[in-house]
Amino acid sequence: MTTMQDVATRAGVSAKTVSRVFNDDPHVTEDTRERVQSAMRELKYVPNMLARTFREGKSAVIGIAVPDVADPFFAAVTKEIEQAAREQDMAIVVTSLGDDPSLEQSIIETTVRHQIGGLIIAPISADQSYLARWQDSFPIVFIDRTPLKLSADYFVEDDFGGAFEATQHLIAHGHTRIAIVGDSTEVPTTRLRLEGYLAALDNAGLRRDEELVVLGSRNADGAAQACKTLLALPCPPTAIFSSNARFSIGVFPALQALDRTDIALISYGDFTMADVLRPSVSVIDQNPRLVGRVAAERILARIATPTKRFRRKNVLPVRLIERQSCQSVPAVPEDQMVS
Amino acid sequence: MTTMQDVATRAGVSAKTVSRVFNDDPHVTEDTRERVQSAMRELKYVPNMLARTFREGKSAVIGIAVPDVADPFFAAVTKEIEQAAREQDMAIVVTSLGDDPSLEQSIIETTVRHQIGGLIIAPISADQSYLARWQDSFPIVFIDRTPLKLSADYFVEDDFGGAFEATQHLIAHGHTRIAIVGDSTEVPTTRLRLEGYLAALDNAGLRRDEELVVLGSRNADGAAQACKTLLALPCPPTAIFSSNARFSIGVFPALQALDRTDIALISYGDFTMADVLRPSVSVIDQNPRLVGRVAAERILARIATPTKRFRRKNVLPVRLIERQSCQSVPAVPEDQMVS
DNA sequence: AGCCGCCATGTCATCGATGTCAAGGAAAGC
DNA sequence: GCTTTCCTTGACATCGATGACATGGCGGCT
Repeated sequence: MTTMQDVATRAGVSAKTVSRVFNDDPHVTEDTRERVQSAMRELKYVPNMLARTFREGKSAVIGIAVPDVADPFFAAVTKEIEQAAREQDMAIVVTSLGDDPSLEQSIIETTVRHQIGGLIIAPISADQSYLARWQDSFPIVFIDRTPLKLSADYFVEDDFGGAFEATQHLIAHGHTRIAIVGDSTEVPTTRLRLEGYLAALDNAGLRRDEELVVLGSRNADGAAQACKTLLALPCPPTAIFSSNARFSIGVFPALQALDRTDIALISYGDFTMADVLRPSVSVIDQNPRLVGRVAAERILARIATPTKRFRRKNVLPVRLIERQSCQSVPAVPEDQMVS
Repeated sequence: MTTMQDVATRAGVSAKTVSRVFNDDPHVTEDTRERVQSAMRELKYVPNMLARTFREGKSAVIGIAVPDVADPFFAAVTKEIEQAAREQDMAIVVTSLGDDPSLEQSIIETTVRHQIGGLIIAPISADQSYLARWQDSFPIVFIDRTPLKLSADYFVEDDFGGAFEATQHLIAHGHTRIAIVGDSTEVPTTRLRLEGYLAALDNAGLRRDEELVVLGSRNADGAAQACKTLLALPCPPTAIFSSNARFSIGVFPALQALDRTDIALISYGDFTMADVLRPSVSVIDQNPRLVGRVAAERILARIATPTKRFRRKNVLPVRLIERQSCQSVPAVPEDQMVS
């Protein structure tokens, strides 16, 4: 490994002058510049980026922390961020937070150690106050979920609106017993979707039924289990609103295994193959690529102009994609028999 | 940003002692250890990896370059690598190479410039000789595809064997006109799968038909198009072997759209929902998590012990998962009418 | 008691690039 | 000719963690 000092000795100048030549500092005579350049060529000088970034105190890397990089939604977001970052010569380091909220902080700290230049996060815990002390070291942008106990930029989908629309759509098809399956309400995203769901019920004058609200699942398997429990109720739902795509991937197979695809289904979040399943699954489309792009743009803007002010709260629109899974009408109005 | 010096001052010791405590050096009394630890906690000390790696001269970052991070197979591989890397306090930077082979080199060079400690790559081009000059700076491990014009560690699936088995399986179900859909044969992975397919045909005494070999698609849409072309042939196939999961995601919907799910289908590579589609799709399972784990283990081992020798070539077994899509038998033995 | 040696802890230098400041020299202006 | 100013170049410190080596104290051994 040849260093600037080696080149300097060879060219008969100081290391600082080599540095100047390397960084195109105009205050170098043409003569020395050439001497240094040929010395660099002869010694095949390659700068040590480790030393450079160490001195800068910050690396040209953006951290991305999401619940699961293998989740199609977050994978698509990541891809988009990566493309935007590459245009600015920035790399991205990705981390999966998993599904245990208590580990979030230590995982993030492991990432932060690398002196990242910015952080894009979709948190899983109910408290991100631990991030506060880094907010003046590097910008932080939240995606998919709002920051809790912290003030920071965030880009979320219209959770309430999307859930409202989905539920309303099911109601319009004659469903009155509509269940919701989701993860913890500690996550604001889920809470908003629950609220949208409840608001749509209220709006239509339907009774809320706690039995039909099954939250707290951690993954697709949990959601599948929740689904089975729902259908085993004395008075089961005729429609299910799955509050995120990760869970829909468990719910659909569960319905199919029980041979109950007559149950209507809407998923908050599109997923691969949703359109070719039978019945194809209606979804609220979140547009992960848009999320990725705007988040990347924001973090790059924050890095470039740290003092500039931006709108913190950003809500992205969602869109109902109607497919077959919500077209079924309740076979028997069981709820009326009971109520 | 609190440094070791800050912690040292707080605990009334020298920075070196803090370093010792942090690195579990036994030569510290229990008393000072506790004082230092509580100082670290109070000041929320997070080590600066940049400083550490700069001193070590080795970066704590592993680069991962795959055709597409959003592809479920590579996303799963990435997730697994990330977990293994995190245990060693290493971060991963991921890059999508896209589908244009001519861009591969420049994308990799951009990544490499950030001084990485190792590289895991699933290349898209037909020549990785450009990587040779970095081979003594950091270890390189290939996954999914063998290195071309370069000698390096690689972990690939049994492409030939898997394709052979898939094709043979279709033959066993009575199919004689079997098509293959895939990407460029410049990629050795695809070529091997093609060879496995051809070998199975030969083995069964079936005629090779160039019309039924449709390679060169770049993505799912291209594969869907290829599929339509195949079915429009005067003498169309009764079965299709899709040589990778990325393409199967295009092929299945295409068959469904044409209402030709009677065409048998086997996919090299499992994909989300393949088991709940109707008909569910038979696949050759590649086990991305295994690929990720062994690749991560190898690169970490290479980083830890650069001089140790390892087996370069590693072939991972694949497994046929039989589902519904290959159970259909050819309705009419059209090929016999023609041949 | 005196000496040896171990153990806890500290001091200093180091990794490579670069910001700061100063020195020296040449050109320009009076 | 002398001063002013700019321009080129270099010496030194710095970023944070840590290896090499030094120091000082305490216990054990003869």
